Amino acid sequence: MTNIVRSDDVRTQNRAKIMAILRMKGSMSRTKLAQYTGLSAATITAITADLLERNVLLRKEAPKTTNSRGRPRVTLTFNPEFACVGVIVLQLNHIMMSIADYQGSTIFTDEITLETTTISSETLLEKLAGFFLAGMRTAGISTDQLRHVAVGVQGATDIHATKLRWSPIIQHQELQIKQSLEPVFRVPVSVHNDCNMIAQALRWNEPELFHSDFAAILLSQGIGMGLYHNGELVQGKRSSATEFGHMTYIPNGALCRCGRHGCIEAYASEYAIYRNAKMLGDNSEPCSDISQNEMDEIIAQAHDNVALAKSSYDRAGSAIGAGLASLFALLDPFPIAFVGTGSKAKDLLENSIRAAIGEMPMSFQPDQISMRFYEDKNPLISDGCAVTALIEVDKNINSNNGKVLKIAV
Amino acid sequence: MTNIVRSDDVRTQNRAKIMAILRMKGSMSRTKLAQYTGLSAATITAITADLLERNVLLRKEAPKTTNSRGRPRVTLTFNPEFACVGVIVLQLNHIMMSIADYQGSTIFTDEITLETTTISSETLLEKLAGFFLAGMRTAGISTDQLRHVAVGVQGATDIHATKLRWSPIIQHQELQIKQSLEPVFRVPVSVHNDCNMIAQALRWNEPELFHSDFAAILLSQGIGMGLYHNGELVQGKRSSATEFGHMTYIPNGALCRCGRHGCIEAYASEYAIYRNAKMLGDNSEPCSDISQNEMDEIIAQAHDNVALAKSSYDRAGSAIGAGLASLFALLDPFPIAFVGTGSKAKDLLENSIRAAIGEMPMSFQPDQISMRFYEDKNPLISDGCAVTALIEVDKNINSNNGKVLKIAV
DNA sequence: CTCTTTAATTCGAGCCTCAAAAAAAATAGT
DNA sequence: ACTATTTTTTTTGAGGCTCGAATTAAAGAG
Repeated sequence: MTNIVRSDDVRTQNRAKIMAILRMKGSMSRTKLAQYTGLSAATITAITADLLERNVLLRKEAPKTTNSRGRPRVTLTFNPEFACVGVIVLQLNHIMMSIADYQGSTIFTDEITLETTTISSETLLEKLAGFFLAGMRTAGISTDQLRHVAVGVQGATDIHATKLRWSPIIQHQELQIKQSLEPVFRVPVSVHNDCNMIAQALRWNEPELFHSDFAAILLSQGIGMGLYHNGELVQGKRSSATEFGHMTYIPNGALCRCGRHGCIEAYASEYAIYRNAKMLGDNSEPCSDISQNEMDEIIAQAHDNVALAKSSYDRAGSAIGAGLASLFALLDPFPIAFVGTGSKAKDLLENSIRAAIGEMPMSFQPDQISMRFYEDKNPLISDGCAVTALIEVDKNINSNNGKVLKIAV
Repeated sequence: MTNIVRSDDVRTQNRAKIMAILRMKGSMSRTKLAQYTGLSAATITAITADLLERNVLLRKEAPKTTNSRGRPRVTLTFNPEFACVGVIVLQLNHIMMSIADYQGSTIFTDEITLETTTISSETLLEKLAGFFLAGMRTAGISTDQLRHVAVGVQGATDIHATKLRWSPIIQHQELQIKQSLEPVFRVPVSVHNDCNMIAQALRWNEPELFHSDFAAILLSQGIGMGLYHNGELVQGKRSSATEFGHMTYIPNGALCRCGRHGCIEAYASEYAIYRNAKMLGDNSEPCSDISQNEMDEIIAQAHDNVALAKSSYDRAGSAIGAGLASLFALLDPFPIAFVGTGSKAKDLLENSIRAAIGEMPMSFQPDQISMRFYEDKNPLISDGCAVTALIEVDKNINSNNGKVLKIAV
């Protein structure tokens, strides 16, 4: 149940609404804001006047293009200099960082390689912090400007976005990212699953297609999913990630990286496709380091109609399709984005995915389901983190009446 | 995004909160209401005074048990005579109806058998209406008293609770229940999936266990599910039902009633258990009319360690468990209620269900998952419908400022 | 230079909640 | 019997918010 109680809660709600619309659309005049929010012009004036005075918003110089009569509308935007946010993306042996201004433009970006699997938790966190702060220095951004850092990771995070509960990229479990980094950065830090960040980015970039109900499926070493239902991210009660890859495909089937048998991942991930194409057997130990070249070769073979390579992708598609069919039985069909190197095999996968989904009850056409493929996951993860961080800052501005939230050391 | 805009929306919200708490707890004093809602005593007085004047609430004569000092608290309840609601439950060859007062007490109930599969849509709806109105007459309740009728049905309803989209109990598709019955009853009519109503009832009866995240699984001719996640009913975008029974268990496996192969239902429903125990083959046509005696006999055989009967239930349990494992991969584990005649075989099913769930990734104990069994589904469906109808009336009172909503003829 | 049009602001009315004070209704003590 | 105490509920005035109507601002059209 919503918790609107007092009249200043009303103001908070309405301000949040205005800020959310401005985030989505980038910029808008007061009159348009009134239309979009359903609020009266008087209220819009009151709220935006406040935000302008606090330097959160900025009057954008009129584009002067429209030669219509009447007083020209003043467009409002977020003040890019009001704040900036940080992004850290932690992947297997690879770290990316970036900094975005309050309008969402990326102003700096950098990356390094780092042996994540062998390093200790402490060293990893130290390196992470050091790398990010070095980036801040290089970009010439004072830490006072920084308002939030969002960390995107491969693996399961907790529901409170504080830590990495389990991940294939690190040895130990429970990496307390928020706890360790907040004292260093002195701003709030949040930790998110990479697939959820991809979904967030898609929601932002292509709202016409991916908005209220859709899924992003990451096809790489493992199979991940970011799922929106009714406009909200679907999460577990404790863990953040919807572990689509670990839904059961074949009971007691192929060996999965998680130790169980028959997960979708054990048929559709890179290691699954690889071991099938190389005839290593369904119960052979999952390889963790298959080079892109090797995968590209299998794809090439499949295109050349080499039966084994082709059937490996067919199997992968069937596994994904069966999982989707199960999901669609629960939630009705929705559009899907396939992301990551796995979607290089787009043409090899799509038909078998559709065929597997096609075996659905009731009347519904599998080819109506929209599927898009995005080979490059990294920009999406970064964008998703940036948006997430910005939204956190927006929330903060709204609830704390603009006071800058800093973490005490 | 929530849509609180004006200050009278605040009143509406807070009034709804008070009414919801009163619905849950039955009765409560103003002071306690202030504690529960977080509102000030002054506000509680203002809102309840209004509801008392409108006869929605009633001052309950003090129980006088507490011999503490101070002004005695006045307990408030819903006025049972303020309104009443109707319930119609439509099942295979069987219709139930009941009437409840505004406090939720059942004041009349009746049932008849009716050949639902052979009858035409028009006749079915006519009979339904006639049967309900006859009940109203017998109970001596004027139609002016009636404020809502909730219809519970086996099958998929649409998201707007207006019609039965598809059901095994009727021949034709798209039974326009709301449209047909509203002009007759002259009050709002809503249509709900039976499993969702079971979940609603459980949520109401045992909130400690079944509240924010849980599922009710109906084990009978088919396998249905009512699922709550984050305190909200999980529904598709178009259809209402989470078709757990039609998630895939074995790709290309046993023939399901829906025409596909390998659904959970094709292993766990009565017809699936029956055909396996009778060695009819996994692809034999699903029987729609297996008597309870026949099922009881198979259960008895399983208890006597007859291998075929026992393995039929093992298989059913494994299918259900595998489905749950997939669900738990998406949403984290939650408590489950198994409802319907299928749960007579509780002891035969529970172990294999737990074993199948047990094959889960990451660390988590399958025996921590709470499972309850309820043989009798009908009281739950009825209760769920009644609660749903009452909540609808509450909403109406709240939003229309107490004006009685009647359907124009 | 005035008229028209569109955008934005100002102002008073009307709600709503809240804290504090007051009233109400009981028991406890003398 | 009467006063003090305790607890619940109501009353009252202050302050916040949104809204519609009226007003002001800032352009183009003629």
